[in-house]
This record gives sequence, C-alpha cells and structure tokens, in this order.
Amino acid sequence: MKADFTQNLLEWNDFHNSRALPWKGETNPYKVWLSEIILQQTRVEQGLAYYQRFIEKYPDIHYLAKAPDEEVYKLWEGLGYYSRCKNLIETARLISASHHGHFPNTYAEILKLKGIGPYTAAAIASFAFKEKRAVVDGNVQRVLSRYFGITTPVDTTEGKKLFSGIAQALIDENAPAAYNQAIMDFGATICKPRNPLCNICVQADDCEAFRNNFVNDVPVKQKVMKIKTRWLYYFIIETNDGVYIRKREEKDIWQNLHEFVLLESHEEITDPHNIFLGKLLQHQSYKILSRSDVHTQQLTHQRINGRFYRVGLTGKISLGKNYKYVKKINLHGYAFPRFINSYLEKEFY
DNA sequence: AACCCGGGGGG
DNA sequence: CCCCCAGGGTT
Repeated sequence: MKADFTQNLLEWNDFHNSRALPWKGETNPYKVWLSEIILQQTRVEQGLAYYQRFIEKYPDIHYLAKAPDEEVYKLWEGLGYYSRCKNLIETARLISASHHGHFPNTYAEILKLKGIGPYTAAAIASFAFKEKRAVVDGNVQRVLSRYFGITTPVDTTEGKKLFSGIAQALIDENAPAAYNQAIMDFGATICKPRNPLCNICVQADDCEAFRNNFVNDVPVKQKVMKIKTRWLYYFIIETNDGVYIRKREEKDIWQNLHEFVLLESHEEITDPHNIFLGKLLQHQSYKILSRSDVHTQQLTHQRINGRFYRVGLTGKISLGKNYKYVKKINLHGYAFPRFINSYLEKEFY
C-alpha cells in the first residue's frame, strides 16, 4: 500500500507537478519558518506577497528580532490571525539572542517554540534539516481521507492521531522533504477541496473515495461554530491635524491592532452618538462632521457591522491613558484591522 | 474537548 | 451564503 501511494506521488511530483513557489526547495530555516507561519490557515496566493515583503525587509532573523513591534505588525496588517505576528516577534528575539541566531534543528526542539505546532515543526524539520517527519495539514488530511476512505473527523484527538500516524508511515525514507512538498502540492492542485481532478489523478485506481463515489464527503469535520453579530460604532475624534487612537489589548479579535473610540453593541443602534458622545466629551463642544454608511465584514466566526463618525473638536482633550493623540499624517505607521482600513482608504484619507 | 483567532476566494 | 485555506493557543 505504502509503496504504491508514495511511489505514485513522487512520480507525479517528478513529471507532472509544475507548481512553483518561492520557498520550494528552500533549506534556510529562517525562510522556511517565516513562510510556514505566514501560510498557517492562509492561502498561498494571499501569503505570497507578505512573504516577499518580510524577506525583503528582514533578510535574516536578526533584522526581524531588532525591528520595533509596530513595524512588524504594520507589515503583517491585513493578513489576519494576529497572534501569529506576536509569536513571530517573540520567537525571532529568542533565537536571535539565546541561540545566536541558530534555529533549533530537531522536530522536538522546534515544537517548543511559540507559534509552532505539529504541522509547522514537521515542515521546518523536514525542509530545513531533512528530518523524516511527515506534515499533516488540510491538504494531507484531504488526500489521505479520500485515498484510504477515512471518515473519522479530522478535528478530533482521535483523528489527529490517526492521520499523523498514517502520514508518518507513508513518508519516503530517502526524500522526506520532497515527499512532504509533493503531497501538499498534490492536494492543492489535484485532490482539491471542490472539483478534484479525479479524471487525471494518478492515484484514482487505488482511491477508496473515488472507487466508491464519496470523494465529496471526506474529509469529515466535526466542529460547527456559530456566528455572532457585532455592531461597532467608531468615533474618530479629531482636531485639525490629529486623531485619538488606542491599541486593542483585550483578548478578542484584532488584539494588538489599533482602533478609534469605540461603542460596541450586540444590536444596531439608531443614533449611537446621542447616548455616547455627551458622556465621553463632557463639557467639550464638538461637531459631528460625517456619518458613514453601515460597513460590514464577514469573518469566519463573526459578522461585523458598524459605522464611522467623524467628530470635530476645537482643541486637544484627555481620553485617558489608553488613548494616544496621533497626527493624521502619522496614522499610516499604525496597524489597523481591515474593517477600519477599508473605511479610512475610501472615506477618510 | 471545546472554543477562540482574520481575511480572502470560490462555488 | 457557506466552506476552506501549508494551524496554533487557551481554557
């Protein structure tokens, strides 16, 4: 069984895999690591430009370690899952300082690093250090569940153990890196989530799901997360040349990114400024300069709705220590969530 | 084990 | 509108 699957895969890789990516064949652990963090739960097409910008700005791990937090977040801005950026910075500084810039070179040691789990540790260990350690990502789960006809949910403890065991049994002894790269390319280009190319698949003869016609029913996933709706009313309190912003510190979406003065609700509010600005600005005189249409953004597990109000002030005020007064010209130096940036780009700048 | 964390593209 | 993406961390 293994011989067939692995042999066919590597043969396909040699003669029919034309996928070209900048990090393919890369053995520099820093570059492998960076690419893998960027690609976590992220499409290759989306991550590619980010990877190139990071490599350009931070050619090695010491450059990244020395960079100010805000600069790195700004470079990560728009990519999502911002804890990846936080862990990226922490790990870079740890390796730069404590390991003299030398990346740990075994799966077990790599796995201890922040932001690195089983998949990423296996990827770095195999690509950079040729360790025989099979990767299990969404592609691998899909390929294996179809080929072997596995209906165990992939997102359970049992499923994770099952798939990592099978993957490790299938990996090629002599070419672990090539095998790992090949199975992910195969999953991304042939054994795709929807409309897989079974008609030209070199594994089709031995594929359980194809032979029994349930290719579209695997892999099985268990978790169904309910989507909650949030209403965010942002007040851009501004003077002639500055605005007030704060960093989101709480455990919530967009942690460590910036925002304006916020009134949040679980449902729509007709005139949010009436109940809010009076209290916030006390005796200050202010003027509502504009009110945006309702903006929306659909996240995986939340639906964000909201409006943006520009509020004019004659002079500076104090909104507490959480808020910073920033000149409008310098807003570009701070990282904002997409929800805010899309407003700024269209209606503010 | 259950829940949380973004944003984009395809059907 | 729903699903998925070179997953990982926290509770």
